[in-house]
Amino acid sequence: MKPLSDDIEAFIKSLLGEDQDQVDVQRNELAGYFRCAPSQITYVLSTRFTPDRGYAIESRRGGGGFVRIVRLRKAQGDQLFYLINQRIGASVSAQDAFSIIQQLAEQGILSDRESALMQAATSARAINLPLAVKDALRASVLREMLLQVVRDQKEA
Amino acid sequence: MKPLSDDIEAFIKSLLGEDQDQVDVQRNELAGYFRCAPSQITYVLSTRFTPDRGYAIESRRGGGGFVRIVRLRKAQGDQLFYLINQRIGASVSAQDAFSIIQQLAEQGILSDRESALMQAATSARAINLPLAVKDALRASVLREMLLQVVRDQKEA
DNA sequence: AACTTTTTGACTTTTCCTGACCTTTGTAGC
DNA sequence: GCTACAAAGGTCAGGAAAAGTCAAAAAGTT
Repeated sequence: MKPLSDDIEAFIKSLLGEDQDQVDVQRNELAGYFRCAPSQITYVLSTRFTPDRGYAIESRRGGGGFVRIVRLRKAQGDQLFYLINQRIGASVSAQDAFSIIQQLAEQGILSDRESALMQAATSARAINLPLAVKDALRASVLREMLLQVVRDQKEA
Repeated sequence: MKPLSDDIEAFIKSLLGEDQDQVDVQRNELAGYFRCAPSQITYVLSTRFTPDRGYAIESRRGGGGFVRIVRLRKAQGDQLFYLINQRIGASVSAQDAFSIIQQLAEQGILSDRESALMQAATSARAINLPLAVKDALRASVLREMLLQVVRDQKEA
């Protein structure tokens, strides 16, 4: 017996057709449709729609809330994908972040202003935390920004 | 289902055209138009037309009363200075960061891409830390990025 | 048996919306 | 000038509508 999560995954993917790179769903509605706990939808999203599988998730709570699943176009973001999923692992030093950003700027993927902003956000000054966690947090911040770059490229 | 508040927000913004930096509305009339409780208008004003987002509200009660929505256009240097030194203190919530960044984008100080990057860097997803420290770290990250914007403006 | 993946449910947080009650202002009648 | 009433807007607590978190139980796999 195949797990329900596979069905849910397939269903969501079917909502993302050819042209559609983005879809909004309601967690409770989806859970109702599949007769499962709402948190299982969260589980599916967090295990199957991850950046390394080429997806990003955004959401809003409260009345009129939603979960948005965005398919990232791999073709345009090949290098970015590598950076997001391999190069930036669980942890990145300030120096590594610096060179990653610089490289993207040199390639024209980031403007000068954009790269300067990202340097600022990932600098040692900005992320002043205990050694044990700061490189992990930098990884998280940098990854989210790079995911944003990928999303933006998809639009253009 | 999109929340009504979004419609009301959009409607009010449409009243503020290009040249128009100020508009008066009547709370009850607006509530009648949108078929909602008058207090919802207050809700929209107090969540979407805040100083953080670059707006100010004045009002008068009684006969002939009104609510005036004013779009603030502060001198750019002063504005950033205020944000860095006063507004962003030791701690900033994700929502407040969002508002502040959005305001700067609306004023043309940040491009859409730049503001999206900053949103990503200060989002709850990027800064996933214990409650006790996450708003403090967000303040630090946001401040460093704004300082970078100032540096950039000095150059130009 | 040990391990991994799935599934659930209780609890939390965020956002939206309303209704009951309060305060301020204008005005009509004395 | 008062007083009373009407016509605004303000406040606040609370309910409803969403999504998030986390640990533990259940189900598969090796």
